[in-house]
Amino acid sequence: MTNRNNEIVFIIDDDIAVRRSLSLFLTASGYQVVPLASAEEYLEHESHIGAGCIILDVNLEGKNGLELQDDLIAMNSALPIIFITGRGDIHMSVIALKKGAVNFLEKPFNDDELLQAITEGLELSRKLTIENEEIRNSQSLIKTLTPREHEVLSLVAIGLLNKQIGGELGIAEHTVKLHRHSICEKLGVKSVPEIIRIADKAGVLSSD
Amino acid sequence: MTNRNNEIVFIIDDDIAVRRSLSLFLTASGYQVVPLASAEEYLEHESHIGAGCIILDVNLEGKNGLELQDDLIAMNSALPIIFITGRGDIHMSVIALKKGAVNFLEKPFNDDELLQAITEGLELSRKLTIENEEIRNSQSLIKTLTPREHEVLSLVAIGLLNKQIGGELGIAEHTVKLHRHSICEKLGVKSVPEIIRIADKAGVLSSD
DNA sequence: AGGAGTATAGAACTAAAGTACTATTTACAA
DNA sequence: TTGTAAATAGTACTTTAGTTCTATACTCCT
Repeated sequence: MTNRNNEIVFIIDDDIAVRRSLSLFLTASGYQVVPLASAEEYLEHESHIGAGCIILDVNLEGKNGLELQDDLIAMNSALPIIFITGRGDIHMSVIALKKGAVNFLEKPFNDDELLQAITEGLELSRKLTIENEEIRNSQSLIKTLTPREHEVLSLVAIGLLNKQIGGELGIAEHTVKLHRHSICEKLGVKSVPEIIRIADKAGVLSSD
Repeated sequence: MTNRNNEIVFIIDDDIAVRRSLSLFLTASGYQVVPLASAEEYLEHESHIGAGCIILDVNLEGKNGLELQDDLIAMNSALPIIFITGRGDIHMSVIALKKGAVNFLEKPFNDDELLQAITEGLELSRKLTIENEEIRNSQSLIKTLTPREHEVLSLVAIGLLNKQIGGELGIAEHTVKLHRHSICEKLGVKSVPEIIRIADKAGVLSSD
């Protein structure tokens, strides 16, 4: 129910009869639907901003559904996939699910099963969208820091005192304070806990 | 390869022939194996400390594999499940995978498939074991705090100054300092970032 | 009744963090 | 060449955090 306006349910199936019936049914159920005939068509489609999900036929001509799934994963897509298939097997469903698909439905499937899967997919999508945005926001803030500020931030984040940071970097404690001041200004925060959370969200301490 | 010593592969199947052949094969492959004939036997088994995984037949007499999976989830088990089955279907595999199963193999399955699944299951188990332990450690530290200290911690964690915390709780700034001192002692830390990480790991700010 | 633990607080102090001002050096771009 | 951004640093100051000492009040348990 949260902001259904921007949410789109893509239907990717090369069978026009399936596209038509699903579009009708889902539109009637209150969803905004975009029917497409192939993986290629989806990839050419302007990328969707916001939450949504994809109802994806496994056995597509051209690039098949599982291949499209790989592409979407590589693109860090936030659109969960609900697979539908006429001739699938357990092995296929396991692969799809392990890669994060929300469901794997055999045709003909029950209306309720589909609606349930869509609900789940959209909920997941909202969560992913929000999380991704938070991470991106933190990362873009961190990117505004100079290399030196970034170094200072890393040492602040592990709990060193200004004096220790200065020793570590071979600069005066006073200079560390100046860097910290810039960091707080650029990140738009005033307290250490806020710094820590932005740094952790952006992955400042993890390898990077 | 990391600490294979404590790692156990449980085999739960009511067919003694399957238990025997899998035990032989996996023992020969270097794994420590515990074969069991039913879900009930597993639940009676003393709970395993450390990493491991479970090879679980879906169609068990008594409590079946999927039901055992539900039990293990409810118990917050760190042992990933590899399902094996003679007569399974896609719907079943989807349910199992959505609940976190590592794989869903149809008999007869390939040796390599099984070994691959076990490797994956054990890796996941190691990760879960470590994560769970870290969370439990943080939570047990937090539990040693008095209610008042817990309140102060919450406000420290969101970045309030001692003066503001005092105002919020209706106590003197000095008293806040005393509580902070106790908090740092009990948590065994000396810096705010360390406090934050323990609090966040234990979920101090999230609903709790 | 006495002791332990918790919560409170004042006074006085040290240490750390943050701010304000000035100032130099380097590097890179207009 | 001039200007800007980055990095550096000193001095001086305020604010915040942390420590030490003493002290009161309440609760719970022995």
